[in-house]
Order: sequence, then structure tokens, then C-alpha cells
Amino acid sequence: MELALSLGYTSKPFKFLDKTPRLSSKDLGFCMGLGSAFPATTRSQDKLGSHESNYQDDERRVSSDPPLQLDLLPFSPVPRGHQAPSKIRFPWLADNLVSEPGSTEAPGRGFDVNRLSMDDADEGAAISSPNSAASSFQMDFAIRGGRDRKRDLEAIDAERASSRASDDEENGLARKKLRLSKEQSAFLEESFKEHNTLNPKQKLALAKQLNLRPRQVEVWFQNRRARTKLKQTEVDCEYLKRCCETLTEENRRLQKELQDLRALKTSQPFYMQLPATTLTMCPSCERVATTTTSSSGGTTTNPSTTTTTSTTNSKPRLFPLSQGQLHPPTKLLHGSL
DNA sequence: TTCCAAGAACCCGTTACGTCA
DNA sequence: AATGACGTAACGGGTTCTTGG
Repeated sequence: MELALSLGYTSKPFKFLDKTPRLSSKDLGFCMGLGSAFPATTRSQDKLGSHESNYQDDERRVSSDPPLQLDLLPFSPVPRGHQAPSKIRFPWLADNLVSEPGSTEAPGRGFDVNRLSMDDADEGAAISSPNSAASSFQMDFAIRGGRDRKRDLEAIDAERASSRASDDEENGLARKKLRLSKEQSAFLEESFKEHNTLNPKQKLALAKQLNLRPRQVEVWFQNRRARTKLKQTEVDCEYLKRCCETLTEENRRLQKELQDLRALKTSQPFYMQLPATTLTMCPSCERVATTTTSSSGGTTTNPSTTTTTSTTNSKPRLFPLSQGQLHPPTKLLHGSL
């Protein structure tokens, strides 16, 4: 009997969930796993550029009909009725990175809120982290030569220098909270939906496009990840609470069933001497019939004892309860709780 | 090859500020 | 106008991982 519960992001998927659709007779009882469909990424994975593939792998895993699955994709598509910000162009896309000659305005510019004089600091800084040279994005700089990499490293240094300069600039000032405009927030939100982490180049491009400091973009993504995690935890808690209620109810039902069986055994002392009784199921209607095997070898199905245990919410119990055997796992479909 | 220090990126908890009822 | 609740930008400290010596 395997029980796996996870709150939040599971870095390691439950192995047994991979094979639960083929529950054998040994997999008795409840096989309950709650794995988030959120990509189980790690920083090292991100840095190795395998973020995307891991995400897809995990999606395949959790979509293979696990016994108990809550599909909690944090990046669900925009719900109907909600309009996604239109024509949002991500700055790290190749077509956005190529600035038009003579153009003094980057795409997406024009936000007049929290406008900071960071243009000088960020100018020309198209960089890629040495740790994230293989970006999680399939973009133009995924494959680079040494010269590009060198240029990237130089740009990193420039960016760090400018970052320090801007920090020094503000050291004398008290922390002033600047609220992002709706456009900025929407843009960041869309970016976050694409990828919840940024490499330095993406961060810089976003910052430049939104007229924010790279540090602001970085902080926004950190806070956004924290909010997502918090929300996810709340959802998981709620789900587990319902699971607990369901299991409690199931347990109560089973206890009663056991009590009834014991009472039956007491009231019918010769119960155990009766011929073996098995339960069979009609495959079409899933009704359970009691079949008695006579000593002469013939079998009879007693219609009077044909019972169905189906309820409005649960499937019928299809297996006779032998010693040590529990009910087959209750399959809780997605969203059924 | 192993060890270690430095740096980067991230997470987490907290603080401070803006907004709204 | 004052106030408390709430959301969130920003910060500081700690952890993990990578990299170069």
C-alpha cells in the first residue's frame, strides 16, 4: 500500500504513479498520490536548459491517468471571457531583439509610469548568463559561438556595473515603492506565463522594454513565484481536505460493512459451510451478481441475491472481500472532488 | 582529482508603501 | 479625514549551485 501526498511542488514524482493504471492484485488499498502538474524544475535544470523538456515530461506523466490526480497547472490558459493582453511581444524573441535601425523607440515603450532613467544603464546590454547559456527558450541565442559568448560575458559585466551604479544612486534615498502600471503588470504576467524564471538576457530585455530596472523585473518574478506557490499550497490544502473527508466517509462505510458482515456471520453459524460464493459482474450494466458453486460442479446464479452496490456517486464493489484484501483503489477523477 | 572561496541565482520571511472600503 | 485590511514592491539573510584557482 503506497500513499504519497505532496503539498506544493514535487521535485520528485511518485514512481508508483507511473504504473497505477495497471494496478495488480498486490496494489491493494488506496493508491493515492497528489502530484502537481507544475514542472518539477530545479535551478540546475533551468541552467542546463532543460526546463522546457522537463515540463513536458512532467505533463506527460501526470496526464497518464494517475489514480488520484489534481491537475493544478498554474499557467492555465486565459479563461473564456478574459481577454489576454493583446499583441504582447516578448522582448527575448528574435524579432524583438532586432531593433530597427534608426528607431529610437523599442517595442512596448511608452509606459509613463515609474519611468526611470535606466536607459543609459541598460543600453546595449544583451547578455546571457554563463550559467544559462543554453536558455530554456528556444531562441536565437540557444546556439552560440565563442565570440557571441564573449560578447555576452562583457555585456554581463556592463550590466552588473550599471546595476551597481544605479544601486549606489539610490542608496541615499529611502525605499520608495513604485507601483507598476497595468500594462507593465500585464506584460510581466504574460512573460511569467511563458516562463516563470528569467535568464539575465531575458530579464534585461524585459526591463528595457518596460522601462524598469532589471532588479525590478527580478523582484517581480520572485514575488510572482511566491504568490503562485502560496496559491498552489492553498489549492492543495483544500484538495487534501476534501480527500480526507472522502476517505473518512469511505472508512466509515467500510466499517459499517464489516460490522454487517460480522453480524451476518454471527446470525448464520453455518455461513462458512456454504458453498463458495463469488461475485460476478455484468460488464454492460456493472451489476454484481452472487454466484454459488455447488458441490456437483454446476453453478447457479441466484437472482434473488443479485445485488448492486452502486450508489449515485460510487462505483459498485466488484470484488469479493477475501482475507487481507481491500477494496480496489478508488479512482478519483480529475476535478471529481 | 579534490578542495575551497567567490559569485550568482533563488527562496523565504519581513518590511514598507499604495489603495480601497 | 482617519483607519485598518489587503496586495505587492522591495529588502536582507540564508541556501544551493557553478566556476575558477
